[in-house]
Amino acid sequence: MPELPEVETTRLGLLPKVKGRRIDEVIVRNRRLRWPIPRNFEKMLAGQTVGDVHRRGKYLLWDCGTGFVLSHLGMSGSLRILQAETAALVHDHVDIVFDNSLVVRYHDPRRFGAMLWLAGRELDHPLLDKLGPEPLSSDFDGNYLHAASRGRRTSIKEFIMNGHVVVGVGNIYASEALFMAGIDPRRYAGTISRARCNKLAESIKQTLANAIRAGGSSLRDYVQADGELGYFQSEAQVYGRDEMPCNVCGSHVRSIRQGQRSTYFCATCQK
DNA sequence: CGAGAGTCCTGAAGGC
DNA sequence: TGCCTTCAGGACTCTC
Repeated sequence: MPELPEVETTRLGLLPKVKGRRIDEVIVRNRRLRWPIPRNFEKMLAGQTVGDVHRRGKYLLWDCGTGFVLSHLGMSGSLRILQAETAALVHDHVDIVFDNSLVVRYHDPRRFGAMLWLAGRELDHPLLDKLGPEPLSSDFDGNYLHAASRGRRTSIKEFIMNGHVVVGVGNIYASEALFMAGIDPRRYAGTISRARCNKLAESIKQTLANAIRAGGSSLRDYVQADGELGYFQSEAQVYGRDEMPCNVCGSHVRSIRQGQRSTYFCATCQK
């Protein structure tokens, strides 16, 4: 499942291939994603030249001058760079064909992802309006987390996964960051002290930055983004390790459900 | 507004 | 071997 590090790695892989390139053709094979791909999508993109590719949370925003392509990988999506003549396979829903005979191919078996056209220069789309700060920016720190969580009775784990609080913290990294910070995922967000909010904010930054670094070095100039990289799983301290010994204290890692999501934690190390 | 549940979807895994 | 059921998950959307 693509998390923020995979999305950032995808962005870094795409950028040198598409920046400054003209879009010759767009092929849509299935419009039924998270939201339907708009009817005018192909027409709006054809002939556009891609400038920068930005990331906001897990959204990628392709600057095309007169508008932006907004893409999201959902939980099973990938964007790959291929030679234009490469045959499409099942679940290859969109091709963006460039003037250098490369194609950016969007593949998404579960179709939880998105591909939209945002007309104009203003990124004032409702999907982007209410998003919280970027976790790796200076806008996100312990003071922010502390202030934002006062009075909130949701669990700290669900709280940091809420995109209106902070973007890009997915299920894996939420469990890992809480383990690193030594915080029980079931605690009410509003009861976490300022000192522990500082620790948690730093842990979130560190887990995400580590994963981006690992992804970037293992991928180089090739975009592989369907979340099957395994570079993070191999380093996971608690995620997916139900009943296995905690790497720190040896007691069994536990698995629980929070908000219809699985959470992994060590009840000895996390209080 | 906050909290919790529902929703989209396919493929993998488990039960019989 | 094969069919059926369950589950996984991002994040928007609905209900209370």
